Amino acid sequence: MPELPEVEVVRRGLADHVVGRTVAAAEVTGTRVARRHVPGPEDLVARLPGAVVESARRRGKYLWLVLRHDGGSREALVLHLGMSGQLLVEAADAPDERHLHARLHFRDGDPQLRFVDQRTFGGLHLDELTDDLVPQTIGHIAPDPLEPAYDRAATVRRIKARDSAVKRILLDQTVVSGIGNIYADEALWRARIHGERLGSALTRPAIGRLLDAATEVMTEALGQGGTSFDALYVNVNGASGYFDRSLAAYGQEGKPCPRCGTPIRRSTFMNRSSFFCPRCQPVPRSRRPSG
DNA sequence: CCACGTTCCTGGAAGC
DNA sequence: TGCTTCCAGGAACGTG
Repeated sequence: MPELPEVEVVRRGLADHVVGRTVAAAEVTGTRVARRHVPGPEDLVARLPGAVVESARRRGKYLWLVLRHDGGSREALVLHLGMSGQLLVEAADAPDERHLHARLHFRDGDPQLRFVDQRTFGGLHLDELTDDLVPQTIGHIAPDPLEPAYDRAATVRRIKARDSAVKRILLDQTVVSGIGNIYADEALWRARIHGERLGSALTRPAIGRLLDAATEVMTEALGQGGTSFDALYVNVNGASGYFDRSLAAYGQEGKPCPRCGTPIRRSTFMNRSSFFCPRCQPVPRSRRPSG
């Protein structure tokens, strides 16, 4: 599932293959992929031709292309991969994918850019840019740990202030962005913290170590090209990541904890799977069944 | 503002 | 074999 490292790999692919090119035409099939584009898919398609792609940017799991129009105005084409979205850079004569939802043609010809998404949680929309070149509609998304705007101390304070399970807070993109279920579990394992402990019950240094663990695991994954499980995530050139070989906890139910050998356990939390080492990451007393 | 459950979606896997 | 059910989860949204 695309989390920060996977989305960054895609961003780099866009920077290499799309930035500097001029859109010739756009296609959007179906309405769902552009559901966040309020004026509708026809408007989206009509506004793209002639736009020059100036840069490919990212905050957390959100991607956007900065577009410059004739006359110098700028706007953002915001892209979100959801669970299963892929951006593919391909020749025009490559056969259409089964779940192809949108396509950009460029004035210089091949390759074209395709948005393919099986589970349709992803989408794209046009948006105004604020002064710092961040789209307006993602103003509520917090900086991610790999960007200069990330404020570690402020993030520690926000987590400490919340009476909520710390895994839920890690997954809250308005607190810190880019972390999904996989890297949340990996960060919690590295920091030896159970995800159901309350943010307010952790010490500030422990919260800091947890954030640093998240930063570290995502940086390592990025170095290896991202994580992939079922081939739904493919980078902009179609090559899968392989960080899944390095996961210590996520998806490792029954396998020995790499640190202490205790079998990794799986539990359901927030209607999601959580994987943890019961010895390194003891379940908080308040969450244990009484008696 | 905060906490947190529900909802959207598809198709492979698991269960019967 | 074939049908049904489960499961994966990002993030907007509604409720209290």
